[in-house]
Parts: sequence; C-alpha cells; structure tokens
Amino acid sequence: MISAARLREIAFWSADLSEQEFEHARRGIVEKAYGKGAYICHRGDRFDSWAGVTEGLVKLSTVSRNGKAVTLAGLRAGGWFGEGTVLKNEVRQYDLVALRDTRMALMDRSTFLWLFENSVGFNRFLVKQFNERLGQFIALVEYDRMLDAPARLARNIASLFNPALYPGLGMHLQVSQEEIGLLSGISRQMANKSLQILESKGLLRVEHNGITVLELERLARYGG
DNA sequence: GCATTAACAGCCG
DNA sequence: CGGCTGTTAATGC
Repeated sequence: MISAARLREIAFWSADLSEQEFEHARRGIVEKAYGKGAYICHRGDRFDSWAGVTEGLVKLSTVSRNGKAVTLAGLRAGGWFGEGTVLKNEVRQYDLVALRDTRMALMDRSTFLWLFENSVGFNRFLVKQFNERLGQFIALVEYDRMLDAPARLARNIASLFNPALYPGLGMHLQVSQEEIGLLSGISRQMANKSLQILESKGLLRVEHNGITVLELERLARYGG
C-alpha cells in the first residue's frame, strides 16, 4: 500500500476517482524497483498487475517470427500499461525491460477489476488510454517499412509526449541518445544523427542527456 | 551501400 | 571520475 500523497503524485488518473475509489486504489498498489537492464517480465509470463512507471524508462518489446526484435512502445515516468492483459487474464504478449534504474507501481488484479466494476472516472480514463494506444499501434504498422531512422525516432519521441498518456509533464524529457535509440530500434550513432536532423528542422532541441520538444504536432507527423 | 558495432576524444555534471 | 556526445573506422548483412 502507498500513501495518498504518493498516489496523487504518480497517478494522474487518481484525480478522477471518488474518495472511496481513491482509497481502494491506494490499498491495492505497491512500488517496486528494477535495476538498469532488468526484465520486469518476459513474454509468456504471468504478471497479474496493472502497472505504472513512477521513475525511469521502460521498453515494451517482442520478437517477430523471423527473430527480429520489435519495440512496441516506450514508457516514461507517468505512463500506465497492461490493462488489456489484466482484463483478459492472459499471459504477457511482450517483454518489459527497464532501460535504466526504474521504479514501478503495481496494482493487483482484484483492485483493478474492482475499479473497473465500480468507478466511472476510472473507466473514462481506460477508454481514453485504449484509444491513444490504438492510435499508436496503427502508426506502428506503417512504421516498420515506410519510415527511415529520423522518422521512426520522431514518432517514438512524440509518443513519449502524448498529452493524453502523459498529461501535464511539460515538453522536456531527461533521456540519453542511447536510450532513445533502444526505444526506436536503431543504434546510438543513428539516434545521434537523427536527433541532429530533427533539431535542424526546429522540431526539438537536443540537450545534454535530454531533449525538449518544440513542435509536437510536426514531430508526430514527420516523414509521414 | 547502408546500418551496426567498435573505438576514442571531448564535454558535462 | 563516470556517463554522454559527436565522429570516424572497421565490420556485417
């Protein structure tokens, strides 16, 4: 169980809960730390929690039939995921990797289901979340073949700044070029070049161990 | 050829 | 000093 203040801090959706719902959520959540490079879960594992990243950076990836690693999504602090798997009571369809030292908030399945059954606010949040993710995965379809490295990088970064998934977090993100490369499925060197290209177009600003997005809309559409 | 890995100097915190 | 960045050279598909 975590404190009320902590829940407010790590879960933007908690603002939409009633007092009773909030209390229920609080009692069903624990926080856990993962070291850099650690697997939070493997594909095929049972991982019966709905999860939020409270600190760090997480990669959701899987391996295609021909053995190629594919990143499905990157998640930064503030992001929540796994609602589909928990609702369906399935094993995970992908690997979860901590790209740096990371902390996760884990909500147990029964608490999640209780909120799903009882909270209108929580369901509004879930629908919005499903909607945004659907958009992300539709973009993934064209992503693989049709886009070059800078465009893939641009879309990956844009998804980390999705205002529905990460409300109120601002336009700056502390992230290394290597981490962005890992999320985008390209090398650090390519990430470096791609970032410079995007910066030259005025879409973002490259900083030491970080980026600031200047034109989110254009970034999300870059190359498409 | 193009992207990836390797290697390294310079810079930043 | 340790980690990140920007570049070049070698290597691989």
